[in-house]
Amino acid sequence: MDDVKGRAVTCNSSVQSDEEMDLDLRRGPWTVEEDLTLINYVAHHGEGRWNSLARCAGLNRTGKSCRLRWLNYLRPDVRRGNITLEEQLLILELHSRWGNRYIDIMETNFFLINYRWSKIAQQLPGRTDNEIKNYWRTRVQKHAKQLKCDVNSKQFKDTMRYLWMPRLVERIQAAATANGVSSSSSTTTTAATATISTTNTNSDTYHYYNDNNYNHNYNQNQNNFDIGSGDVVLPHANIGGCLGSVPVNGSFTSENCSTVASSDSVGTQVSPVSDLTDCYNYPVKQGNNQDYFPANQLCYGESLISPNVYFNQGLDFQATEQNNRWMDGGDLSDNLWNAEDIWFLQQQFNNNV
DNA sequence: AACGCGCCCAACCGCAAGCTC
DNA sequence: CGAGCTTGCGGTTGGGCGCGT
Repeated sequence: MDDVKGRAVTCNSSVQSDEEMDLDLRRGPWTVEEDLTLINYVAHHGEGRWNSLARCAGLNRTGKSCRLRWLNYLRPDVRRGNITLEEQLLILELHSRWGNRYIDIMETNFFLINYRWSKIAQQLPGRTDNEIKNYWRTRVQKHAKQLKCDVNSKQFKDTMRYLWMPRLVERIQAAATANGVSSSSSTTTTAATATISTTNTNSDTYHYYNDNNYNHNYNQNQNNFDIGSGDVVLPHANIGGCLGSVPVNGSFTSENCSTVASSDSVGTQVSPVSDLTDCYNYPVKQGNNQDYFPANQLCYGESLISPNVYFNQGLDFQATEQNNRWMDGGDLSDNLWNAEDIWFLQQQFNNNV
């Protein structure tokens, strides 16, 4: 169908003009027949050249529509079903690494935010960028809305990183323990290492570990932490008054936090640069190669402690029912919080407003 | 049973980059 | 070098569905 240079060649079935084609083009949900047509055509002719493919296959669809249908739904390796806990954790981690691109325009406060859904999706076999994007917008942004804070705010990112993600790790570990671990699917946790083997069908193993050979990289010129991706800048973290006191490979615990979280102290201290980023150890960036990091080697230290550290320090939290729907409703994967968590976080956010 | 509401997700749209001639 | 086309990406939309009243 294509010429030597790869440019589309009009096939016999395409004698209509573009205008005529546009009038006939179907939109909306795909039918089974259309799916079969597309599958058969790709099986025989391969992917690519979607516009000519659509014409030659007799599909009254745009090339874009065919491409999207194939990539997001019909591809044999597309994984279906709910996002697993491991995948959620990976999404949160990769989003914090790649998700936002802040571009400072000189002498202005303008910046662009460019999400990297496709890049994130590449690290989750069988998942599409559309799925990742939908997950983020429906689940994660919902939680931000519940907390009455912006999903891009420092508070929410810190909450995600230091509460949500550790809680996911706990649940993954708990699930692995409950299921009975074997040599091929094991979960081990030591003071410095937490290795989690997933049970997904792709046999992908996501490792969360602390490795002294990996050094955090602090870009002093930019006064920001560069966590490896050439264009990602993390917001400065400050949780529970734990500022600049966390050892690179140490725990983020009540012992090394200067101030234990409390309703009137949390979030009120601000540091120009927080060493909390050290709670995660990242490899040294090598040039601007964004793909340098082994995607399955997510670096967590023992900083992945129980969120209870923040809440069980003798604080007398008031019980609240206002967010019970959040905790009780939704699927299991959303049920990571309790009423005290929500109350505490909302107090913290309110104090920062 | 009917209605309203919110959530989820497949599909669409616009834009930009890359490729080819 | 520029035009035309293709591809890929991220944001948005709208229909289906479940749940509560």
